[in-house]
Amino acid sequence: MAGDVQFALLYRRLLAQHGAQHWWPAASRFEIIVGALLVQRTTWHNAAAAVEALRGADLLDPGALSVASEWQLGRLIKPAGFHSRKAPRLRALAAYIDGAGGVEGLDGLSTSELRDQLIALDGIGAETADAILLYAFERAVFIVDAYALRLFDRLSGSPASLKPGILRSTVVAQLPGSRDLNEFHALIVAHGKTICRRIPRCERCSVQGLCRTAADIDVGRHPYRKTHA
DNA sequence: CACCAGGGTGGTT
DNA sequence: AACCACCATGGT
Repeated sequence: MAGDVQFALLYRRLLAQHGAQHWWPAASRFEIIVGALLVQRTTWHNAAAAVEALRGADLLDPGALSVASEWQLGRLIKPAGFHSRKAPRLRALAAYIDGAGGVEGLDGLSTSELRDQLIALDGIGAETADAILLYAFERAVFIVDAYALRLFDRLSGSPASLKPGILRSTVVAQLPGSRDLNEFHALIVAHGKTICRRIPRCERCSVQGLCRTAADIDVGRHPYRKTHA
């Protein structure tokens, strides 16, 4: 079972260790959605630059964005990378929202309905859909990303139980509020940046008071020690 | 030059 | 439902 990790406790430790992250930095719900697509496989720094470029062109609006040329979009969002793919996907996403009468037009949908509709769009998978649900619609969902899987894997004694489907339900059951889930995911990302992806166990992979610490770390066995000297 | 970033898709088990 | 290989770019 995934009960190996107590998510509510982990959440409190991460909060104490890193402080509130105040996600999602954006001026509107639509901007959050746009950012969620643009940040795929990129740093927030680069995605934010693309969002600002769109703002400068007055395109942070479903209607305007849905009729912008693919060429213009590609040029504007270039800093976010993968622009040849993201441009048409971004426009289709804007068209979907515009067709619903704006972001508010989707508020009436149930979380699972909205999730299905988002995932049906090209370029939006489970992660981006959940990010949109959580940060633009304040729905109580847990985002299973690489950071979460890696962190949980290192905290849990039985990695085999850490499956996406199980986690999505288990974490929400232990931490039901969208407010906390918002902060939890942001903290996991923040913590993820401080740990290392290749060394199975290093001191920074730990969470204060909740995990294996320096005592059972055998850095010498690991072939890579790039991130930590 | 290598590696990474707030993944997605399509095809398999 | 989970896993896999492959894909696509800018930054450091």
